[in-house]
Amino acid sequence: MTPEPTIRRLAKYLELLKIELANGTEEISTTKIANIFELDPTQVRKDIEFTGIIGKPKTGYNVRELYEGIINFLNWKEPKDAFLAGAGHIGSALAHYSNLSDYGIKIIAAFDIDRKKIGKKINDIEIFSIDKMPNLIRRMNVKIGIIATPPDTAQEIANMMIDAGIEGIWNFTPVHIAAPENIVIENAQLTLSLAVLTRRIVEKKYEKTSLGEIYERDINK
Amino acid sequence: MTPEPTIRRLAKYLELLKIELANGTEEISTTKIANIFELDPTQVRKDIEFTGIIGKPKTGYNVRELYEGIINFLNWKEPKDAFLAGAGHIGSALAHYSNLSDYGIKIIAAFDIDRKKIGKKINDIEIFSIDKMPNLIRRMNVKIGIIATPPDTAQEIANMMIDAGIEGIWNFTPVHIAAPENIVIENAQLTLSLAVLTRRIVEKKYEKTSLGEIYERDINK
DNA sequence: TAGATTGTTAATCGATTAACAATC
DNA sequence: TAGATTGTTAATCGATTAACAATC
Repeated sequence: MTPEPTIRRLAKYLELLKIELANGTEEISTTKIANIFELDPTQVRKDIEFTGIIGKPKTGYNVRELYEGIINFLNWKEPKDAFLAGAGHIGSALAHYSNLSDYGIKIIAAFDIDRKKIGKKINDIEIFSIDKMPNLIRRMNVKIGIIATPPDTAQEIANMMIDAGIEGIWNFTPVHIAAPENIVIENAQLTLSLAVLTRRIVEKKYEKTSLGEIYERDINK
Repeated sequence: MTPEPTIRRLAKYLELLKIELANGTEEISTTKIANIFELDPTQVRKDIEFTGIIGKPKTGYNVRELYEGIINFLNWKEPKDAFLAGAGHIGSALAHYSNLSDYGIKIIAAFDIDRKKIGKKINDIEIFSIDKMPNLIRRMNVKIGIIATPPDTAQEIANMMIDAGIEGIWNFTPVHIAAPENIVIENAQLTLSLAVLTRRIVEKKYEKTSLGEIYERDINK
């Protein structure tokens, strides 16, 4: 299994490769990639090794080849159909991102319990009653589910999805989703990201404070 | 510096503690927390150790004490003012989440270049011209910036924020933000999360396939 | 008391980084 | 050729997990 940090970094490299591809750059070295993302070149090489793409000493990697190698590795070549449960604020923001199809998925329908929303469309994606989801998952052979519902219904929705044959769930709710181990649960929990941000900010301050204190102590001698 | 996985897990525990607090539970053990999140109890104890909260052998931790300990640790007690750059789909979804103040930040103003948006409000948050952002950051002593603009302007916006005195940036664009090391950059890049989801799904399939092949080989003997 | 749980040290595991020969 | 870069093995680092005495 590829380390998660490697998968994330590869997706980052892809953004750069898109730009380089548009610029017509033909070759790129791990030294260059590493400089841009403030990483170790060896790490970039290790990451690329997972994709199976090989480079040429002295010149580096062919930009197009590497780009396609990562796209294939992430399985982003053919976007997979996905169902969105919950057409609230985050749900509709996701529905508006038509370019998710450049990132491996395509939302083809949304589901909600709110009668006022059912029947409406967001960015051409129709909103159905949540009751219809399980049958539609089966009939349309959908393998990816997105949960952007209120937290208290999240586990129930996940169970419905799993029973109907979903293989992977992208979870935007702050709750832990329990699932059998053959199901992939990927959490996009913004509050966890906020936790890292706010904690790191205080840590930076402590750092400064401690240095300050040492300095103070020194000048008081 | 606290390991990032620890910070994220602590934020997860908090969700459980909220529920337990509402239920009136007084004590909670690491065994219970670990079971719910499918973790090792020792890991949970190690995580809690960072907050400085201590438990009692046999009974565990006081729920309220642990809850408040984590809130303090994450610096979520007093939500910090934040500015939002970019009032597009994700930007407005964020602006609608009034409960971000339970997660350490409070969006007090939004900024955009689109003249049609300027002057309007999202969930009572006024949208100003982006030109006004630097001065307002200084005057209002804002320390947290959120970037939800198109990718090509992200670095520029980040520079404006940093020059004006922002300490931490929550980045929703898919680009890498370069910043001095005293600035905290936290990426909430949804596409990276998608990369993990889609890759893990193919890996699960490989797993099955390999097992299948071994099985096939065995029965063919 | 017996048993569950904490707090903490030691062992293990996995990811990152260093070193360096091979190559163009 | 000299120098930059790859590919790969070894060393290091940091996080997780195991072990276990102390405690209520």
